[in-house]
Amino acid sequence: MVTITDIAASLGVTPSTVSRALAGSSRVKESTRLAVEKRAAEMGYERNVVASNLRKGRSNMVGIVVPRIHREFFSNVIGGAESVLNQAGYNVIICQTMESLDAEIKALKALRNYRVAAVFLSHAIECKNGSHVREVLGNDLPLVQFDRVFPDLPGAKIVGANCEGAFTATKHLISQGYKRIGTIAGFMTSQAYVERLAGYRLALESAGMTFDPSIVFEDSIVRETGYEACKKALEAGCDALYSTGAFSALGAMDALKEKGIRVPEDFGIVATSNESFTSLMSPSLSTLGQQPFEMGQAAARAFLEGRTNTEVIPMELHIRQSSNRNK
Amino acid sequence: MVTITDIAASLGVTPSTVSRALAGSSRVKESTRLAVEKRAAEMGYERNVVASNLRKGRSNMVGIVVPRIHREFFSNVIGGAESVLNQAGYNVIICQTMESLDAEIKALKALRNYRVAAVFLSHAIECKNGSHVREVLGNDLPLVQFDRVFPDLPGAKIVGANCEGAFTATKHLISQGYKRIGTIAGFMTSQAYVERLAGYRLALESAGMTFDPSIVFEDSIVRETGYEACKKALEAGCDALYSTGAFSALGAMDALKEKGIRVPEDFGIVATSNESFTSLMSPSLSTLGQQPFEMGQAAARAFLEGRTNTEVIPMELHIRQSSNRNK
DNA sequence: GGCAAATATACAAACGTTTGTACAAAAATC
DNA sequence: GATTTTTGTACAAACGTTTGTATATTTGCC
Repeated sequence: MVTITDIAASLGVTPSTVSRALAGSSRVKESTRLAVEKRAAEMGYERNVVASNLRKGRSNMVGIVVPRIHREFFSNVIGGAESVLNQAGYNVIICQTMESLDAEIKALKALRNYRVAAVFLSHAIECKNGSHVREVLGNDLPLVQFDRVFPDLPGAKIVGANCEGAFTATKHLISQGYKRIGTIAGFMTSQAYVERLAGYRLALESAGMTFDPSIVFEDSIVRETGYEACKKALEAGCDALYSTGAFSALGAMDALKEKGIRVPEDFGIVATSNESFTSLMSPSLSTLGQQPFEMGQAAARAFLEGRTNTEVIPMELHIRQSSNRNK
Repeated sequence: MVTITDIAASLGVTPSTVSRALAGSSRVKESTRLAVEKRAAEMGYERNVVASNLRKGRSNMVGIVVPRIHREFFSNVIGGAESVLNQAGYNVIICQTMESLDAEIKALKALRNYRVAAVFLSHAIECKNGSHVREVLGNDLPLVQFDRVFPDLPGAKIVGANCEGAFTATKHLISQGYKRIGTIAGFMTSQAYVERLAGYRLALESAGMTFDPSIVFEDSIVRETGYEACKKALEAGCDALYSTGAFSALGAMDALKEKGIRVPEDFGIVATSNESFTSLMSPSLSTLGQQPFEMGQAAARAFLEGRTNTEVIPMELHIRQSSNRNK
């Protein structure tokens, strides 16, 4: 492998001059810079980034820590972040925590030891607060949290517009003429689910409808619990559901199909989701989609521009068959 | 940050002794090793991997190059590889090529400059052969290709059992009593699709059925072309299809629904796919699934064990409603 | 106890870059 | 033309490790 010392020797200058020339420093003459660049190209030089990183005490890598890489949501965030970071000359190093706090700490330590330029983080479910992050990362290393964020940690945060999104989704159901709209809610230990429930409530109240806790079905995010929730909703006289999850909505559809209830004629349903299957099933499922790719891009841009504010990424309402009575 | 020099000073030994102690070298006394380890822990020492990598000329990172991170298949491969590599003390650095040859070359160069321990690669569609890889990576850097591989390149290769899988899927349709089985095939420029077609043909012929090119519908991998292919298949008197793609099978389902043809009673269908929606739709779609997570794990193990053979990962036949007449 | 062998540690160079300081040459000022 | 200023390059140290060689210490043996 050819080094700057080789180039320097071949041109009769010093390595420092070559280094500066290649870095575009104003301290080297235009003519020597061109000579260096020419020779470097001829000799097929490429900077040893490891040496460069050691000397600079910082690398051009960004660490991304997620619970599981292969979840549709996270892989899209990573994809979005990578596409922006790559343009800016950064590479991406990935760690998955498998939802374990210990693994998250281990990953953060590894990234710190790699002297990454920044860490993008969506917390493991086991994490109850961000104290471990502060401890490991210190205050110098830029941190961008996304989706699962702790407000007490410094740095940029990228979150979905949960409240606003749920509001829009519920409003949509109201506008379609549904009269008794329940919700399949998630775990109230998670900020995102709390916000969605708030948005749902706000939409009802702003339309003069009463918020009825008896048709709020909490802790339902998988197919089976969605199925159960929907059966209860039917017993309680609901004619629509806003679901905070995609799989729970799928379960709800199972229940509706079983009872022979027509969707969307007799019952409307909107799910919060990024899952691709929602658009493919029949009837296709109306969804309130987070935009993970955009969140990843936003995280990258927040880091590149040195911002530390909280950015809210709007959710997109996809009106499909399951809630569209007009068509 | 505390360095080995700090530890050495605090113990009155030299950095080299500390380094060897922490590396578990037999050249340091048991008692000093313990003392070093104790002090290192006390002082909160963590190895500067950048310096270590520079000195060793090799890092403990593995580069993974894929067309797009957020494709379900690739994100699963990455997830599988990461889970194994992480256990072995490696971290994963990811590059996406967006199917561009130039981006693939750029990514490989970046990884080489990071002095990664190995490169796992699934080629961009633009690549017609592996010559660029050889040029950039040289012969020292271990290469593991997966899914989209070039046989002319050295190193381990992890591929799906395309021929065998298609054989099994087609056999399954035959066993269900379907009499005229067509196939929605992909592009014959891709090795994987060629192999699947071969498997399909083999299954027919081994069952004494004739291979009929007029019911081989090539170049159909999206929903629209799948829809068209299915209509043609129906005109040609088919009562079943083996589809090489999931989305084309979805299109086929559209066509069948439109014509009011019952699945699986009057028509059977099996798709090759890793897409999760296949199990969620109704009727659920029988699939021949590649096992991307396992492929990622296999790639990692091939690297860790220094193997350079070609490993074939079996495909899994998921018999669901779309082809199950017995139930 | 003296010598050789084995063991444990110290020394120093190296990995390839970056960057502060020093110095030389050229240009500008009087 | 001598002095100051600017510009361009050289020198050398540093980043924190690893590792070959040399040296000091201990051990074993007669």
